[in-house]
Amino acid sequence: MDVIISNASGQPIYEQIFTQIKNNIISGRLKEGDALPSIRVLAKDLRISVITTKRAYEELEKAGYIYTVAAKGCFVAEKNVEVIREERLKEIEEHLKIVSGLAANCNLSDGEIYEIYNLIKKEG
Amino acid sequence: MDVIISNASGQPIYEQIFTQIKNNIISGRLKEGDALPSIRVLAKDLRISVITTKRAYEELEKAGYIYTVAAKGCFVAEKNVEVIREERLKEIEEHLKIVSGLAANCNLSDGEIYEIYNLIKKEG
DNA sequence: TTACTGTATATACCCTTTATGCACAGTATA
DNA sequence: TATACTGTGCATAAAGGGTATATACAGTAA
Repeated sequence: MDVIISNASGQPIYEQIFTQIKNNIISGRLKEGDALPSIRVLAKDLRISVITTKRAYEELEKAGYIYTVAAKGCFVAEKNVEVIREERLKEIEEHLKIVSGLAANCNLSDGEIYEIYNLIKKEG
Repeated sequence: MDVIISNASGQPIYEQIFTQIKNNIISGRLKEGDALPSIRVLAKDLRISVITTKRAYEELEKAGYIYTVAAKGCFVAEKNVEVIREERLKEIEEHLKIVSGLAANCNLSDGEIYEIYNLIKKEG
């Protein structure tokens, strides 16, 4: 479990930690129940404050990726693929809701929306 | 052309002015070539700084709703329905781009996206 | 007791957003 | 030309949010 901090990236440190650990969990390199490095050890390794690593762990806990036991440590939570998939589905729904509203405002038919979507898929 | 400022709204003053004038233009209450109140007069009416009204007008100009002639005044620009429609199309594209990315990440087929979209339209 | 866990508080810095005053320059009209 | 109106540019200030910090505290385990 290596975390690498880049000062040049412009991304906040706590966010870099968050993303990298999250990816380790999603990819399966970190499995349910695995202990994360303690916030102190990680902070020392990265030469940053304990509070910054704590913040990253807090965000991970909020997002449901890990759970924390005071005075014991932080561990990878049960977070199966389905849950992640559901989250992304929700995101998709949010965006499609907005699209639906805009389309109504523009008098765009469903067919036209599908067309635009297909164009985008081909481009990107 | 009344503009009403609410301090309680939490919305910035310049944005309130921007939105209200924009709506007047879109709805047709203000027509192409119509003169807007001068930034000074408006500022005096609303008891705010000239700079704040100027900012609102700047945003309106950026968005293409008005044009400015130094030392003469600000006027409603030619802004037909097509242009507004194009702007909304761009917004739609942005959202669909994100959806496309998320869908790929989820192994969702186009058909499934269409289904979700239809569901949303029926609900909302 | 020692050495490790996470926690809470108070603080500091920086950047962005919002809002401002004032001096300046162009235009129109009497 | 004098007057009164337009918009402009500059320098600045107050407020809020985001990021990061040190330090003292409290629980667990061997």
